[in-house]
Amino acid sequence: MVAMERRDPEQDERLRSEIWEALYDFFMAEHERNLEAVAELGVSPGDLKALMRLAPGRGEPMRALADMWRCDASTVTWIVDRLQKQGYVERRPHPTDRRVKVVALSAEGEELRERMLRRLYRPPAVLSELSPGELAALHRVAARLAPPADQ
Amino acid sequence: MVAMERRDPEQDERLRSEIWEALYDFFMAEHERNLEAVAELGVSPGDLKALMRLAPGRGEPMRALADMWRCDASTVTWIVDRLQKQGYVERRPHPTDRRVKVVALSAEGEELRERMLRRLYRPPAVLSELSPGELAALHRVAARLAPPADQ
DNA sequence: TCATAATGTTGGATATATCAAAGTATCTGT
DNA sequence: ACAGATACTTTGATATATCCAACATTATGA
Repeated sequence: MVAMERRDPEQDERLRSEIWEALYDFFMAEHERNLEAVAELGVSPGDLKALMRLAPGRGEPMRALADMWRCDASTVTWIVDRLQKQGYVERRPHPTDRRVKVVALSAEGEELRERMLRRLYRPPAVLSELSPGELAALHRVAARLAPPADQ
Repeated sequence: MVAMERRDPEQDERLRSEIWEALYDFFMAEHERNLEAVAELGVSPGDLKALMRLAPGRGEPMRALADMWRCDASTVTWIVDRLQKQGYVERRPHPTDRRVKVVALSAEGEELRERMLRRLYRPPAVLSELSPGELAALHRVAARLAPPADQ
């Protein structure tokens, strides 16, 4: 409809807004459905967030979790307590500093995390309806949006 | 790299998953930043959800809100009480049914809602870095993902 | 009209989430 | 060695969010 070489900044801005609104609405709706689905597995939004942010096979000191989650140390105690009672994480001693407790996913925790990820990352049906060209374009965009893999 | 006419279903599936994971991560990160931003304005996630779901200029009976939000009637009472104390919504009588209370955004509520929307829908910086071609492709995809406007 | 249903509120219970203050154990630098 | 910092926990307070049961008010249908 519009000449491709046109670069009106104001119009570009409107286009970006229109795109972002549509995508945002779509993602929020998907996310809400996902939260309901994981809730049915007895996983609270807080549990989910914590589970997602614990790298499998690698433990983190409580202190590091408080920094990562930007909350109080005692909040971490509370959250980890709950996850531990459910058997999803373990507190392990730090090899050199006996003050530190290293929190790591248990086998059950890793399994649950996997299941959650499969649910969250399940591509919505509409994605299957896109043409190969659209899919390729979206792929390039997604690659651009993805945060630069930290080192 | 790969011939365009190739349609390996398994490979398509992997491509869709890859795209969705990247997009999902990106949106969740954005959303979290947004929640922090609105929290600084004294708006809880629940307030935000309620505010976003109240169409400006149109009131809804409490009962309708309970159905829309899929929660107990007394939960709606609680949420609306809080929003009303903050001055963002009003309870109005129903024109014909005196049992019903119609909840509508106040002027302040509409204003707050507008501010929230501007924040949520603010396109992220990366979007400005996309090429016109990428932006156009994303636009088509966004139009496809957008839920069919009801009726 | 009169039993029944629906709307919304109140009160009580519980879960989730957060912080601040105070305490215990351990570490570190001088 | 010891004073001060750091890591974590406990306790107590508060906010958010939800449900259920009981209730008052109002509508509806037989």
